[in-house]
Amino acid sequence: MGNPPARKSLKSRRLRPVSRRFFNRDPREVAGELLGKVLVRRDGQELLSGRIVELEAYLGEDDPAAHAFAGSTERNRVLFGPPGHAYIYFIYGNYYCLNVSCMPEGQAGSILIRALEPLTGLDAMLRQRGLLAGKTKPIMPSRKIQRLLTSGPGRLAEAMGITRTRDNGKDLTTDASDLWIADDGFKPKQLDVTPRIGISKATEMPLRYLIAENEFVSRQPRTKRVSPQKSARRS
DNA sequence: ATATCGATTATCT
DNA sequence: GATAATCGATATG
Repeated sequence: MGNPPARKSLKSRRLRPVSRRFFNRDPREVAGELLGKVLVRRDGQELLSGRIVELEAYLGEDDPAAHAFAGSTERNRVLFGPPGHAYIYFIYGNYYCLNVSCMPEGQAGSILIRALEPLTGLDAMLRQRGLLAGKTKPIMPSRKIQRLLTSGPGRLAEAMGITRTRDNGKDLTTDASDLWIADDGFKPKQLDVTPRIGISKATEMPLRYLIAENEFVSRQPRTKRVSPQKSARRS
C-alpha cells in the first residue's frame, strides 16, 4: 500500500484562519497556495475538518465557464462581493457546491473546492452522507469508504452539512463563523494542474489543481499514467 | 477502466 | 423550456 495520509498532523498543529488578504487576488494565484489548507466546520462541540486536495479556479466575466460570466445576478452576487466569502450554488437538483470568493470587491473570481482528505469528524460525515445505513457505531471506516466522504464537490458539501440557505455569503476567514478555512502548516510536496472537469465551455484552460499522488482527489489526473494493470501506480 | 444515463430543481433565456 | 462547476448505478471491454 502507499504511504499513510498525513493525518497525525492535525492534533498537534493549530488551525489558524486564512486571512482575507490571501483571497484578495486572482484565483489563479490563490489556487496553488490554497491546496493543503483545511476546511473546518464547527458542529456544536465537534469540529469536522478536511484538507483541501483538489480545487478549480473560476475567473470573472471573461470566463465562459464561470457563473460570473453573465454578470452579477441574485444567485451569484457573492462572487462580486468582498473576498474570502462562501458562494454556494445548487446543481442538478441534488447537490450543493462550495466556492471561495476571490479578487477585490466589485470583481468576480473564485475557487471551487472539489475534494478534501477527511481529517476529523469522520463519523459525522458518514452520517450526513447517508453511509451509515442503520448500522451501529463505526470505529474507523475503510479507506474505500473514506474516499466516498469528501472526494467530490457535491460529496464534501453533503459531508460538511453545507447548504445555500445555511452558508451562502458566510465569511470563511474567521473562526467566529461555523465554517472557515485554516492553515495548519502543511505544505504539499508536488501539485498537478489539468483542465477543469464537468464543464462544457472553456474546457481547455488548465485551472484544476490537485495535490499530486493524493488518493482523495475526485479523479486522478489523466496524464502520466503508467501501464501495469495490477497495482496501478501513478508517477 | 471507460462510457453512458437518470435523478431532480433553481436559475436564466 | 433548457440547462447545469454532480453522483451513483449500470453496461461494456
